[in-house]
Amino acid sequence: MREFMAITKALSDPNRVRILLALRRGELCVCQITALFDFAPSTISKHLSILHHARLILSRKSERWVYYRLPEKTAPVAVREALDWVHKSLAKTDETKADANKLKKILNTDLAVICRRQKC
Amino acid sequence: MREFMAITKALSDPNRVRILLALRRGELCVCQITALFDFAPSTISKHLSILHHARLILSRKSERWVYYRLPEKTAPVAVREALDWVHKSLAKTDETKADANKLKKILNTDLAVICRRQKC
DNA sequence: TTGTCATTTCGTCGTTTGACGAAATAACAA
DNA sequence: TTGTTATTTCGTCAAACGACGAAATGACAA
Repeated sequence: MREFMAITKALSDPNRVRILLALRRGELCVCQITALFDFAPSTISKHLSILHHARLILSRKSERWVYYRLPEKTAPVAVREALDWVHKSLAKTDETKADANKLKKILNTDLAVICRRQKC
Repeated sequence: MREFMAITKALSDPNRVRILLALRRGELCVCQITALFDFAPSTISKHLSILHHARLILSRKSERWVYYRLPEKTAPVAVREALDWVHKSLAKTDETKADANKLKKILNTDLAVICRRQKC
């Protein structure tokens, strides 16, 4: 029950759900996720930590950046089903598409440039 | 997105999740649900209204009681999948079994007696 | 080592949430 | 009608949440 509630609480904030949807196409560094939202880096970091604590995302560190991604098939069943449910329910919404478009532009920009742009 | 968030917010409280699990075996009146928890009737009523607003439960009025139940197959896909996910994830936990046992005793008692017992 | 920079942690602040009891409502019983 | 009773609504309060900026951390670059 505790693990399940960690998932539902993580999903109860729309910005965290948007992060999960943004990660569908592949891993992103914190800089890129921050660029996608109009929030302070510390706010994004907190959201990522809540998602991570619920095991809805995994992280790895490389060079000077931290990358987050959706878990593989090794993830607990409850996690995989939660992610499937999120994607199935929201993949086609306008908001998700808008984020995907904005993300495309971000991915076309050099990482270092994106980070410096937001003074993080 | 708004509808989806109504569901995730409804699921983000453990007592509301317990209510959904308790309804698996069939409809229950507010009195019976209140008897299952150690909360004031007004608290349970609020929880039920949140679940109802998210369309996770349906209600009907009969005689002097209001009954709540899980929705049929007519429910939106997002709702059905959310309920499936909840049940699959938690049906076998100790907490759910304990609630089911307590519920069995409640169902063996006359409705009028249960209600008067809690001064609702 | 020292400085730079991406990220996280911490403390604060305003808002939301979940609990309660009291009062309102709505339906049945007398 | 009047009273009773099941449920909901409302106002209040403490705790949790989501935002922020400032400071801490940790890794690379000079």
